[in-house]
Amino acid sequence: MATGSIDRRVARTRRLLQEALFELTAENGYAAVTVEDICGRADVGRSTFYTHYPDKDSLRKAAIEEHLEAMRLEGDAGDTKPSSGGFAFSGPAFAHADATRMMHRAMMGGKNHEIPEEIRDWIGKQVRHELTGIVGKDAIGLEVATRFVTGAFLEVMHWWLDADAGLPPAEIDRLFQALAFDGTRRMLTSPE
Amino acid sequence: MATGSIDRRVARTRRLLQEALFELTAENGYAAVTVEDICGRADVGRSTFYTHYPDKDSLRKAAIEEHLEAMRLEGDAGDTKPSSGGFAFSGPAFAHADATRMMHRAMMGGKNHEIPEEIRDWIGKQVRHELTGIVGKDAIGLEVATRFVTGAFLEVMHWWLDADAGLPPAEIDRLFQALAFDGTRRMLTSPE
DNA sequence: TATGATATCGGACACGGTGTCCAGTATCAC
DNA sequence: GTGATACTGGACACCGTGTCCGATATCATA
Repeated sequence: MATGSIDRRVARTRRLLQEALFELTAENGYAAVTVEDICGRADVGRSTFYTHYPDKDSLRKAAIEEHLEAMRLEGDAGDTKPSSGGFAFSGPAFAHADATRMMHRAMMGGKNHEIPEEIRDWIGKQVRHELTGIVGKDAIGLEVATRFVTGAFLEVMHWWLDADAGLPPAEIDRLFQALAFDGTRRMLTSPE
Repeated sequence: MATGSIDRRVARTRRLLQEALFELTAENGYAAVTVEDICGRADVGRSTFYTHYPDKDSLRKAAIEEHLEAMRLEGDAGDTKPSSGGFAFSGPAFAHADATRMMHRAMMGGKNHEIPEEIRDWIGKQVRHELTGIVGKDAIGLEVATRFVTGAFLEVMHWWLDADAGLPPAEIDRLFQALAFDGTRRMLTSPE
């Protein structure tokens, strides 16, 4: 096969570098991580790093894109069921994040909320797609609603991964969807 | 007066440094700004910078805290009217941001969403305070709702400052509050 | 206006991280 | 086995940081 013809050494090195990045980001935050740190943790020569990625940002970007791709394939297998009156993206996202919690904690920016642009854009795209045609034809309204839900989701996800309050993914998703669809006012009457 | 006894030179230097930081952040993003850049733009010796602030982060932190303090004093003058069934913090925040748009664009992290911890915490505090006692006694629910609204607000504010779609502050506040209180579902029936 | 206090300047310094290059060595695919 | 390819480790120039210090400019005050 053509795509699979990746030298074992290359695959191994990239895997080690990505893992090191995730660990160090979760520990100290993305900004504090240096290429030297990454290579040290991965036990990879620094010059080797630069044969694979031009800089730290490229490593993260590549890691995230591979990961989003994997998630997309997962999503294709199971049914995304965009019906049932809820957001389709959030449930799988919470579930997937729960499965590989540490990695996601790093990808969400560690303690410092340094959420990568790729993730924000991806979530935004899902939200916009699911809101389109539902929120009326007002372009401004759609845009504001998209930003609103995207920001809310990322913040809730970040808190959920970080605080580790023992909330199962299904539960946090239920809370998120309730807030997104019915707002905070409803929590006034139905005390849950 | 004791507080006012600040050497003109000191006041001038700090003002120049803060302005330079705002400008450069708005132009290139906070991470890309160097102390050298700041001093160059402010026309201040680099060694002088370090007599005032230990590093770049301290400068931003100081600038933000002064600004939040100014906003707090403003808020004390006018009535915050926490009644009327809406969030009290968002209206003044949008209005204030509109008045000093460039500065706020920088404080919200420029293009890269590098929102300072001080601002996120401050907004979070306002939201938690206003939600307390309204969202039932469930601690988890309160926390999730707080994060939800905080993230949503920051993202909407960021978009509004950046996109410059000509939306007046009162209008963006109305949209935000509608989403926060009644959710997205309601926009289905009432097309606005 | 004179004077002492203090802020600013600018240049030097060591330090740490970046990104590039290359020759030598280890590992791969076939 | 053999040729191709990846990894290593060390050197290099570069840039930004944070510190220090003597010289100069500006301040508050008498």
